[in-house]
Amino acid sequence: MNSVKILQEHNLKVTPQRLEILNLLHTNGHLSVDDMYKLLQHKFPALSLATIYKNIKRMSAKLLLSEVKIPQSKSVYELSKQEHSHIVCQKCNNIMDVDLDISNLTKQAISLSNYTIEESLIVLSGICPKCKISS
Amino acid sequence: MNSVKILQEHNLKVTPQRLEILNLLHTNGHLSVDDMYKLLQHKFPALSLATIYKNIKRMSAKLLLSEVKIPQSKSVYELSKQEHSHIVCQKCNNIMDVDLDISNLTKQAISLSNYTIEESLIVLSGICPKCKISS
DNA sequence: AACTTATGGATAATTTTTATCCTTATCAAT
DNA sequence: ATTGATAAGGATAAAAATTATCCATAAGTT
Repeated sequence: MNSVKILQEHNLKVTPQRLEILNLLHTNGHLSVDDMYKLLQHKFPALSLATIYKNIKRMSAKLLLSEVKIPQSKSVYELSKQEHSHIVCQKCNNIMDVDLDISNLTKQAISLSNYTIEESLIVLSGICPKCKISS
Repeated sequence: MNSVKILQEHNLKVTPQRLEILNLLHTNGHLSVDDMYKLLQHKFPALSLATIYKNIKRMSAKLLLSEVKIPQSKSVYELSKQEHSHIVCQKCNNIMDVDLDISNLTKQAISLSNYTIEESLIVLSGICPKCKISS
């Protein structure tokens, strides 16, 4: 993943902190504010929490990151990509991306509500395969 | 709606504040913490914000209320009922309940992820009929 | 009516998020 | 490479959101 290019394309200055946030998200998928703060402190011992917040805001505004609200839990952030859904494990809290065909769902919604539908937040919760075994 | 009975059935003491919270949710559908606070102050000028929080927590723990996390916005609370989905208007922020058949969606999710699926948070966003006209 | 317990209000304390200030890193233009 | 404009990072304060504590009292039971 070329984080430098991504930042430049969104008219954001390329800083070590930003690069590391992007890399962490790339390898970890979904991170909360606290997750990021803890993971970044290794590389940046003087890191300020405000830097995390500022960058999340800035990068979200540029549509580079997206917030995913998780039921009964803190929000996580991910690199923006094509619209997709999420599945959360209720035991280990692992979050997985999944491409669901929601065309039928939006069709239902439109006919029932007469709204136009532009976006969707779909977070399913359950038990992941690993946790199913170890229980 | 018999709010007294609902509280009793959940082993919660029947207080005027709780009754009013339930009644407000019954008539308004979805309310944020701030909404509740403002609306309740009419009837209870001395109302403490802590009372709102305590009751939301307590009633949620008893599964009487449910939190609905809304993208780019504050959470709202509703009276618990059968699982259902929500549609939010991006202009007027109106929130509407809608019963979508998600059996196909969960089927897809299960086969793609091997998770078991227990719950779903589905919030669609778009423009409501009224706002479509007035624009 | 008396007793037990949980609730509401007031308030402090925590936690989360945003704003401010200042130095310095980034980047475009020499 | 050097300079200069601008925005970013760190430190910190401030604001906002949420939770905890204390005490008087309302609610429900006997």
